[in-house]
Amino acid sequence: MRVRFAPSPTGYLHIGAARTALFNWLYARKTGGAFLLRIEDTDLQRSTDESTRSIIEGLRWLGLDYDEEMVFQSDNADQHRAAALQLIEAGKAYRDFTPKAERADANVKQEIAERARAASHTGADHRSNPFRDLSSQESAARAAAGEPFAVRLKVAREGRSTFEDAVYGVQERDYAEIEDLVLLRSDGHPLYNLSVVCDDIEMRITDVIRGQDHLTNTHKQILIYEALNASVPRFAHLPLILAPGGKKLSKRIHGEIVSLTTYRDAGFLPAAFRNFLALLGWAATGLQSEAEVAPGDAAHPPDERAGEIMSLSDMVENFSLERIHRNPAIFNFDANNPKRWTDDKLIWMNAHYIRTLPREELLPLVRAELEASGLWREEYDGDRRDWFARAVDLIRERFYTLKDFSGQGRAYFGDEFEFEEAAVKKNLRKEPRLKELLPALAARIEQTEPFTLETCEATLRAYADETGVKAGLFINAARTALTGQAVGPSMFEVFDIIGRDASARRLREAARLV
RNA sequence: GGCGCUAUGGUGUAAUUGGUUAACACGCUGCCCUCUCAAGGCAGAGAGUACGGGUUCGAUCCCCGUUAGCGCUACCA
Repeated sequence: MRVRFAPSPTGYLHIGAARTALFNWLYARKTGGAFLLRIEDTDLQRSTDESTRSIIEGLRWLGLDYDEEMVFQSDNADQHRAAALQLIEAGKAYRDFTPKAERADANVKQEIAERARAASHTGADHRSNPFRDLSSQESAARAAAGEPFAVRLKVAREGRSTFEDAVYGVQERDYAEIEDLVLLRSDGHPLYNLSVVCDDIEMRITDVIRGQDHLTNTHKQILIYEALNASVPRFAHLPLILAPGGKKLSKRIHGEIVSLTTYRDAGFLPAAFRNFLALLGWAATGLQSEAEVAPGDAAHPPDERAGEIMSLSDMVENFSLERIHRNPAIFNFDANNPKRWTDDKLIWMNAHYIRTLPREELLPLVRAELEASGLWREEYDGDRRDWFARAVDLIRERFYTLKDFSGQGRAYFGDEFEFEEAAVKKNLRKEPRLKELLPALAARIEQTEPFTLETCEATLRAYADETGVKAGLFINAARTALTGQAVGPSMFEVFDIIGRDASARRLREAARLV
């Protein structure tokens, strides 16, 4: 088995493309085959090196390693050209001397429809090209005279093209529906369908797994394989990923929401993103069918039992093209709601991973985030290694993205943090007596010996009794004083993690905010 | 315009490929827990499977039509 991921480098890596890459990779790993990468950069105007880099980075981020050397399609242009010329020699393609029609990119779709309508009026069909049956001598002579020509595949007048798609089943199309497609532009530039086929033959691809947008054009490509006397690979087309409302998910309209880098930059874990992506259009079932997990089994939460949370190796183990289904998946998000800027389930899944990932896997990711935001200190990997691990464990429980470690979690890693306005209002300003009580509490905290979760609690509760206020008042005020937030972990754990000196200091400073 | 693909709660998916009170996850509501917020536990709302016809003792599942969305139809990829 040899599969490939063949993106065109005309922008950032689209999440749909990322899923295609993932499925190809899973299929290769599952079957013990090879997963190859080919950059389809034949559109010189739109291809950029930057896009190529972002594709490679994206694959690396997702953990999808490719085998063999990456191929640039443009490097093979000469061979594609040669193949087209060879098809002319073999009488399977012909030179079209019709001058090239210029058309604006913007309204091609409209033009296509209009042209089709006009053609049906005049009764012209796909085979009515006057150069289709030009004698080979005359054709060659005109070419030799320097007249420019495009090369078109000579599609049979009658018959049907048939292939069995691993996902969509048997596909049939009348040849009458297929135009004599252009293989080579009049400037000698090879076109997409020719290039893909030639490269797939050259790379000995056995299974082509790609987006459903290529489904109908597959018939054309099969025609090219046949003309070239090459064996046709198996095809598997993947359902498209659409925007809410079943609309097309486009870069232009939906912006960075479709870009993989957005998620990396927003603090998503590759494992979580991958897991979410895998669930779009594919359902792994029976993952733990034999496990016979009892309901309420704490070691196996429901989502795990259902088999939705999967590591890469789980996915590999369970992957099959047969379980991919045909209807398009909707990537749900609400551009007007900051809390729902991307799919709910993706956000949930990321939080789930942050909260459940083995500590040693999470720590490096948090470290990277802290480094990027200038909060990292070398001692977190030295003397305070254990403290760092405990701190992360304490706060990870309620975080959604890696960004939260440097955002909401900022106060745990340094004294420079912001006070949330609403928190100050609710927990500090509501009770004027806190102005005096807080520094006094700070003094008690300072003298607490030993300084532990339990002794801090005892100290605080004792002082609350003494002064006749509710412990909750101190607890909530302290939370805001120490972390700037209204919400967070159990307060005594926070004291313990923040430490005696910083705790006392922050309690005193917060009195000024009252 | 032609051709193709698809259609299960708001979203992702199940339903031994014709026999279930249509299941699970996310989201939503409420309760419990509680120093807050999460997490977790519990309970609940929400679809009779786009619509209309068939076939069948019986259709989410098979067939036809309609509608909607998407794709392709380029000397784009």
